[in-house]
Amino acid sequence: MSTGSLHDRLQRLRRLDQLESSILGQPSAEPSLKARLERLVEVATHRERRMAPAALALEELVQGMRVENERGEFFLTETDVHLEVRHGDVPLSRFRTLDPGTVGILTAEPALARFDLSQAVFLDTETTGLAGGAGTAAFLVGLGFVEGERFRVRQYFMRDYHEEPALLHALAEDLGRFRQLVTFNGKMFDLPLLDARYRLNRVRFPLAEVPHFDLLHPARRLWRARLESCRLQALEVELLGLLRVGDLPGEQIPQVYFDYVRRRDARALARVFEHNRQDIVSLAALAVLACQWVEEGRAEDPRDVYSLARVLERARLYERSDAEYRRALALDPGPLRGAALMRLAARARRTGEHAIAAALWEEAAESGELLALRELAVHHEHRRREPGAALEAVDRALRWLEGAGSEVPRARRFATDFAKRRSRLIGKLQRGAPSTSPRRAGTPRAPA
DNA sequence: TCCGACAAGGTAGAAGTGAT
DNA sequence: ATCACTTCTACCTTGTCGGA
Repeated sequence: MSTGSLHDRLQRLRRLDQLESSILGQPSAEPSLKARLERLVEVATHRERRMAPAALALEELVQGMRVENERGEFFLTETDVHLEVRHGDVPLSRFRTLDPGTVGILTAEPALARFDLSQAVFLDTETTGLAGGAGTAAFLVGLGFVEGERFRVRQYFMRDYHEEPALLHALAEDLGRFRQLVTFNGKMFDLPLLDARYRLNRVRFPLAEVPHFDLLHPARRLWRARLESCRLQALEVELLGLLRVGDLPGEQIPQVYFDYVRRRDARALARVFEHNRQDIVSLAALAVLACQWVEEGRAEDPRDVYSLARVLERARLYERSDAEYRRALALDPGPLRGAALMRLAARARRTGEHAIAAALWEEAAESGELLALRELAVHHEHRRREPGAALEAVDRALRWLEGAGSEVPRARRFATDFAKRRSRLIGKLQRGAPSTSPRRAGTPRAPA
């Protein structure tokens, strides 16, 4: 045995003495090393068990009840808030005074032309994953709806996989009361998933024919220009001014459920119920807010005003969209200035207001819109019959392209287009001035 | 008469984004 | 991994007009 290993052994014995002092109160007199170690492990394990809180049952943490039906049983919980309580700055009582046509404007879907949020059901599911397909189940389904003067959130929960048939059965009965549905990305996520679960349980999917307002896409149209993200919780922070404390990140939810099924400890699961409840209330508040933006023109940031104008234009509300584009311009929309001018000019051209369109293209060209110079060239050559003015616009574009170089997207294509236009115009000018009067507005083809 | 250019619409592909 | 929907871009279609 070397001096080194003796030294090591002494060190370990000293360390054992220290451990015994801290765990047992004093070093042991027991001569057997093995016995001393076993005693230490026993005491430490016992202490750990005593200090760790016992698993808490679901019923202790979430107010709810066991529900039984012909398919088995599941867990149901309900909470509610008064409609006058503001979520962020939005009172849910506003549901009742919204115009039923507003959702139709937000979505530009004729099927949603009459949509009453106060009669709709708001739905959000928590699932065992993101993958979809037969392997992913919705273990928690939350519904939100107006009942009297309150907004009620009802949550259907399966405590284990065998409770799914009972959950789906009760859920179908409840959903049958509603003629309209609101979700956030439900078209892509919640509905296909629930549809698959009903299919696997050989039950007709209760939401197959229900008019469905998926807020994700209108939200992107309204707010994407200003906000970096249009995830539900980003909208919650930016638009409702709410910040969740102690919220469970979505990606942890499946694991929390798997742990609950295995260990019956509901401590983390209670946070999933709260997460789901907040998602539903926020969804309702954001749906109201989106409608308010359309009805009241609430947008203030010029980027939002521009986005609102686009939503209105998409819904063919041209007078209002023109007014919002002009309001955006007055507020200085920065990089969106050129785009707003181009949109206004395109409208003016379609309504035959060619002088107004030309003035807008001129402004847009000054804001760096290369396409505005192309439109100006067309306008002067074909509408005004002034090839000289057209050539001027083309030369401006070519000079600009030369200066900006490859920074301009599609620079080569533009350069080719302008060069072709230029040689044609020079030919025209060499052959002499045009013979006829300016062209009338063409007869537009009837829409298909 | 033929062809190029345009208006206004349609279609298709690519890339990005949300949901757990 | 999934995919409905978005914007952007390119290209196609139909009809009209004017110049060669």
